[in-house]
Amino acid sequence: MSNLARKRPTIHDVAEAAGVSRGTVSRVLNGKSNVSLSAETAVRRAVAETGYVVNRAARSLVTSRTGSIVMVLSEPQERLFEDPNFSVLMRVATNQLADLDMSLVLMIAGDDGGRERVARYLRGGHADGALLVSTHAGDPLLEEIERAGVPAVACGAVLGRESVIPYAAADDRGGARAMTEYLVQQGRKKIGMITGPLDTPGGSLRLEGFTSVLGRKAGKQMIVHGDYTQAGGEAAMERLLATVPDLDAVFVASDLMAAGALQALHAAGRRVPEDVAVGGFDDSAIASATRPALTTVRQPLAQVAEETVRLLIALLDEREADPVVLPTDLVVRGSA
Amino acid sequence: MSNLARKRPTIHDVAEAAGVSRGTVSRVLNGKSNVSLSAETAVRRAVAETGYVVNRAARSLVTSRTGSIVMVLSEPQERLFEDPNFSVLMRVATNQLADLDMSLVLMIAGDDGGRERVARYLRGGHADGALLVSTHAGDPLLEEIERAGVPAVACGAVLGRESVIPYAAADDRGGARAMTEYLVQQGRKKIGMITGPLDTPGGSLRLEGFTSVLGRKAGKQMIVHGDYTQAGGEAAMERLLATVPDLDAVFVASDLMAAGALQALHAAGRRVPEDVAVGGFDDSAIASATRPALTTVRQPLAQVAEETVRLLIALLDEREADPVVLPTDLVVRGSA
DNA sequence: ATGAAAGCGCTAACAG
DNA sequence: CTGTTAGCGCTTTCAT
Repeated sequence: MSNLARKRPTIHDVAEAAGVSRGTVSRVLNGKSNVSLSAETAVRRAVAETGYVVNRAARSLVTSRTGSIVMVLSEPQERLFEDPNFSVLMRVATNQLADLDMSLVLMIAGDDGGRERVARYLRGGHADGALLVSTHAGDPLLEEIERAGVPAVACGAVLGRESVIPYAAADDRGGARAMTEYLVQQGRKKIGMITGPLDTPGGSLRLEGFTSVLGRKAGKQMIVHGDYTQAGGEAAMERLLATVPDLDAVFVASDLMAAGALQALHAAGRRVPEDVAVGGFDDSAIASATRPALTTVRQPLAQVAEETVRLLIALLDEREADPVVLPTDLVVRGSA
Repeated sequence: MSNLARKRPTIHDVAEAAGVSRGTVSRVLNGKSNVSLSAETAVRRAVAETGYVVNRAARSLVTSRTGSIVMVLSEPQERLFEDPNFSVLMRVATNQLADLDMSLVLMIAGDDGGRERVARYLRGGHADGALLVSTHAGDPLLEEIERAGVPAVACGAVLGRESVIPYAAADDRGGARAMTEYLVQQGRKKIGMITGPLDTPGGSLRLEGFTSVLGRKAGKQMIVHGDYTQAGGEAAMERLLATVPDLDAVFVASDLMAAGALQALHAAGRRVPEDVAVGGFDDSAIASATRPALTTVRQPLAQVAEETVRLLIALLDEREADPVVLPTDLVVRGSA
């Protein structure tokens, strides 16, 4: 086993083994058409024999493509954690990119330091593209990305940049509308809402869906804002109960916040769903763990993720990349 | 704004602007000692002026270091999702590595295809090191990693390779012991356990902690095995109840499984904690969302993550990298 | 269809 | 302390 110290084979070794020139090996490796069948088979055999793997650095140096794309997470840590979107996206992205021999570099831009690092990375040309996750409207990073001239797509719309940054997303507005209509159908008369931060699509679009159904019945006092955390949902519910003690339903913009709302309702002695119906959003793991289990809106996460990556790849190939919005499903459980 | 088409500056441009040679610029950039102060300041100014950022590919080509490390996730998708460990580790790792101008590449090795991709990646020399997350004993990937000769560390011990692969981990055995002792102190007499898969440290070590306290009272029929999912926890609890209907406490090796156990107990008409006390492990988000909230064991995740990365960096620098085990905390809530 | 050769931007060894 | 120079492994003209 003296192969420990053996250097990794280069394209030169392959060329020698195959009895052709380095140029020809390169052509085979890159799928160029003008290669004879005999040369191609010889090269392929030589590659297998030598165990050759291309040196990416060398390739990058001449092609000035890095073969990697950055996934930028703009989420404060706590939420990231809970976001089902994220892990699905990650899995789908690594898999799809791997098929193209590209890799996924992860960066977290939750604070200024993080943003600066991402900006430097992008300016340094270290990635061929960027995949934005849960980027808020007006995030300063957006400018940096544009300045760096790196192709970018988003998973979930970036509010205010919908026409600039292609995105794939679940139909937040439609999902919220479906949930609200369902609550109305159940005979609920006084329906409140706990929203997410309004600079995220899940914050503002779900609210839009809600108000579009209820019209002027969705008065200002019926709406409180949360921060997507469980504690935030609990606090928001308490505020809502204080202002509108007689409400009989609440639509909460995320399951995690809904879990918090459930706790607040319980503490206030309200029964769910008898006194107050609770509707969530996401259909995340926690939805089936609460008591009662949450009636919620399921997003087609895997599909959204796939579409997002597809868009980025299209962009890299300079093809069209039009936004994609995918339908949601209402999942009825015990809470409404 | 005609700077759109301007090429990125190279070390050559910087050298010219600073009035020194490329060699000197390189020396400054790499912190070599033998550079005059005047040369250094000139170079630094030139770097700032030109907006120079090093071309990693070129650097890699000559140093044969890639500046990136792979984080390998060997977890089937469902769990990944729920694993609090993971997101903390990711954040800590990206941050710490960024300080060293290194980046984190993510790969998922949940199935054969994924493993093969990781192996190829490593064999290709695309990463300077590997950070293993929740790798199971006997994972075929382990051999590949050794063959590729890539320095690797694990977050959580890799069973059977404790002496080969440095790791940082929470004290699973100690945490389990603490929880078991607590249940005993509460006067519980008939304590069951739902374990995780025994080829993971969380599976076997927590079980060891449990049996080390209970001795022969931890009979075979008191122990059932789960798979870290909520549904698995529920099923395991049902099995346990069928075999040992009179048990008055159960220690569940993860909060998610404990949430499932809670459902099974509820369905069986058992009150928690009056009839049956339930202890979890992890102190993940779900622990405070269940009803009653879970009494559980908190792991110092951030610290574990930091130590893991520190170990990897030590390994890259060819320094000592001894395993680190960090203490856990018992968190008492409503379920026990 | 293929070989030869010119770099891509950088580091490191060498000479001074 | 600093400039010069030889590649690192690959792609891509340019000839042939």
